[in-house]
Amino acid sequence: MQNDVWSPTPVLLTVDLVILTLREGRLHVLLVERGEDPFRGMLALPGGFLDHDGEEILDAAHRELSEETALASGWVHLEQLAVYGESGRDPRGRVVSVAHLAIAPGLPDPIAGTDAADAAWVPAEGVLSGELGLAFDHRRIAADGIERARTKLEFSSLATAFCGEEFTIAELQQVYEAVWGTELDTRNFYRKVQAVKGFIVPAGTDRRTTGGRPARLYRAGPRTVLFPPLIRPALSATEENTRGEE
Amino acid sequence: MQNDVWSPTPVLLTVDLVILTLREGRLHVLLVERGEDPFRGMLALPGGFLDHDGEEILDAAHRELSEETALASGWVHLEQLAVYGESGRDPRGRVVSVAHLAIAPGLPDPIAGTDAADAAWVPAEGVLSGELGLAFDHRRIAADGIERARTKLEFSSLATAFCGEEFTIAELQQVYEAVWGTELDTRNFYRKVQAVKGFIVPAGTDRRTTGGRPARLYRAGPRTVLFPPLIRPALSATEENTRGEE
DNA sequence: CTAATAGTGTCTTTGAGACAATATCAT
DNA sequence: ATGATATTGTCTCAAAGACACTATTAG
Repeated sequence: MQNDVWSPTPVLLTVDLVILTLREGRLHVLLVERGEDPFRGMLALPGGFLDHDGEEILDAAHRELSEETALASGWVHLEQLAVYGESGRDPRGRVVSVAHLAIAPGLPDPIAGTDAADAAWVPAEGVLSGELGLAFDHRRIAADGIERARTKLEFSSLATAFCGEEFTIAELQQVYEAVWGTELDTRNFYRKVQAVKGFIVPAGTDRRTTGGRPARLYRAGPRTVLFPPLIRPALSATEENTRGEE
Repeated sequence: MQNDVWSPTPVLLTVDLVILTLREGRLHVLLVERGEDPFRGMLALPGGFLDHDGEEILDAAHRELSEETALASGWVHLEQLAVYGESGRDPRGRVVSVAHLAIAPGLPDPIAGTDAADAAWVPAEGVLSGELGLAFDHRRIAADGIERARTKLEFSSLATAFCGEEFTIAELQQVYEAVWGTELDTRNFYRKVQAVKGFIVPAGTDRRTTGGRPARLYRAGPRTVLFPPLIRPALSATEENTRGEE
């Protein structure tokens, strides 16, 4: 392909972030209000072009993440999600976006990034339902990111990324319930979570009181792959074809 | 980010393909011998730059696929795998590759593509073990593609993409065994596969004889998501942390 | 004591894995 | 019948889901 007179078409690369966290027991996505054209004033995922020449994609994602959340990157889970490159997705021309998924524990209120007039945590359901208009194809990207998080909760220890360093089992359950949008039986959840070796390990015993018996604290264990997995209930039974991106 | 004098860095986009098929009961990957520099003469995944201006990424993947396999694209499963963009991965400069995973039923011997001096099916284990040197970071891409296929076999109906339109349960089992690299109990496999509603549906009854009782034929059913899933045995028990890309 | 939250136990059903037996073809 | 392959059963154990109970704190 790369022979003679013909030469390949360059494209512009952006990095977009689906940053998820839990606030008041509900799943939230970080959105920014665009301060520039196109889509000025509209809500969008945080992101931007690759910076200086030769910036690595993952570095750019980390940079955008800290610009927007002002958080120690080391504490945030960050992974590549997918590429969105359909021509027409960006009015400026051929702009290809490498979307990333970031998971963070209850974050402070966001700070306005360089690019964004304003930034805010928005409930995930509002994004999924489409009642909020998002710039570009960002609604689809957000939906893909949320779906990825839902699936990874089942088989990986991703849920602990939503928690602080130490957490109770009840808090962990809240993560599952919020991300999956279901209710889980507390008793069964206790049993299952503890049955997965290496998922969570005890960390100290008691903690700040909440009026009842103090909970035990745990922290993320060495295992990143859960076995047995924690299957989400919805699709087990009634649900027909859900899940699956492709 | 995209303000004032500063302007974003363009990159070159390529599409690379991990094309998998079954040959003689073993998993194979399609590799080409590069006819151009860099890495001239070395083995690599089929792929190339985006073609004419504004070619869609997915279209480019389809194009490369049919150039290399000469197969009706409609019959081949094709999905995006991941993006590989580390600077230094391509000596020509900043070249970002969107890797794709393709699954096809037993394919005819490959034809040489435009770009490739030669093309051949290579056993997957040879690629994974590293005994074959691959150009660029293609060994890692191939490994990621194979791992993706292994995982998707568990929860999706992807396995049927390795088979022809009609297939026997024994053939389907061969797919699982080859891709997972394990042996499965025929009796249990029968039971489990048939228990998944909508996975496979009966198609005709008998078939070409093989010396014993003729097998029933099936074709892919409407379900793309398997429930219950077909968990691969290895990681259930002894295996420690395997699986999981991130 | 009561209220409140944390954690354990039991029972039933479903699916996984090991393994035996039967069915249907060609010869 | 024999050899070969396909298909159906059976039995045991692990894990899911429903649900009742005990434990430990604050007041």
